[in-house]
Amino acid sequence: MADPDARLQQMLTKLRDRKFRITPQRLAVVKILAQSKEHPTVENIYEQVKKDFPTTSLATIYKTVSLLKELGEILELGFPEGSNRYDGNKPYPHPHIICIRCKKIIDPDLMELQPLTDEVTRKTGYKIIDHRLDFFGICPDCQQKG
Amino acid sequence: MADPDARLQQMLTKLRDRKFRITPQRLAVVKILAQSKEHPTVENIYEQVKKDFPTTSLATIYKTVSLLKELGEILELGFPEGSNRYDGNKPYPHPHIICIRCKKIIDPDLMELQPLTDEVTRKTGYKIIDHRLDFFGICPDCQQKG
DNA sequence: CTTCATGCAAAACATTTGCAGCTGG
DNA sequence: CCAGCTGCAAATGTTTTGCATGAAG
Repeated sequence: MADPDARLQQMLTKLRDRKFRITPQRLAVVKILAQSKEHPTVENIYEQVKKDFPTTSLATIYKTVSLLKELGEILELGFPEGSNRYDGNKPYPHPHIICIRCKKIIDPDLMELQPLTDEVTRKTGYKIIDHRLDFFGICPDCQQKG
Repeated sequence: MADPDARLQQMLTKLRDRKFRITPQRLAVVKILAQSKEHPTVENIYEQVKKDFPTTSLATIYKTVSLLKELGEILELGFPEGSNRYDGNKPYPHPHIICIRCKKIIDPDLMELQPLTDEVTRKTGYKIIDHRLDFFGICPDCQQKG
């Protein structure tokens, strides 16, 4: 799980199975999303892809990211201010810790949330299909910098 | 807690203490945020306020909402697509359940998240100061409508 | 070959900002 | 009064869309 190369292959297989073309631009975006743990923005991905394909347009990155999101191959994290961030490494719901200073996002290993999900279902009658848990705080690095 | 009139008074007191003026427009916005459980958007608030003050501008609503957010009197819920939603009724972190069909948001009563927060602090060294927990699903009403 | 993807530019939104004039305390 | 609001309009930042050209399979 979360083996970068395995993820890459999974994502490519999904694209091929659904008859989407593997273009050089798509391959570049998929690689970045499968391998990075930085939870990049679309802009971040764009800058990376441009190194190899300078004529790539931002719209193409958006389109590819949307496609992967629809295929369930990446997780989208939206925030009130600033742009969305994406995780192709672990495309299933999992908690995040976000540093409010440097905006770094990491994935902590936490106890299961299943009991809480069950509790929600029992108490509300909602059919729960997804969740999101974020902690906001200050990372050790930023604590040291005062 | 979550008594609408008490919340309204708390919010007005905070504004007065910090020497902000209570204008008719602000009062209207604060009333809506203190009393509604619908987690309204800025646009929702704007429509409501215009009923009483037709010349109100959207910018004023945005400014008032930002001010209340800075004062810690409302909770801001951002989403990848669509606009932010606000909760003035319970301005402290608490879980939400969001219907992905009708976009209704309710507040379930759940077990405490403190143990999870402690676990995060212990495992990551982050100084946690806030969190957000959302469940996404289909509400009983929408389940019935197929 | 033919269909689908790309790249460009324009559009669509949500939100913020600058500023002249108004008004709450 | 007069500092601080309001309302307008213009600016910003992100994401989406339309369409002609180009390339994957």
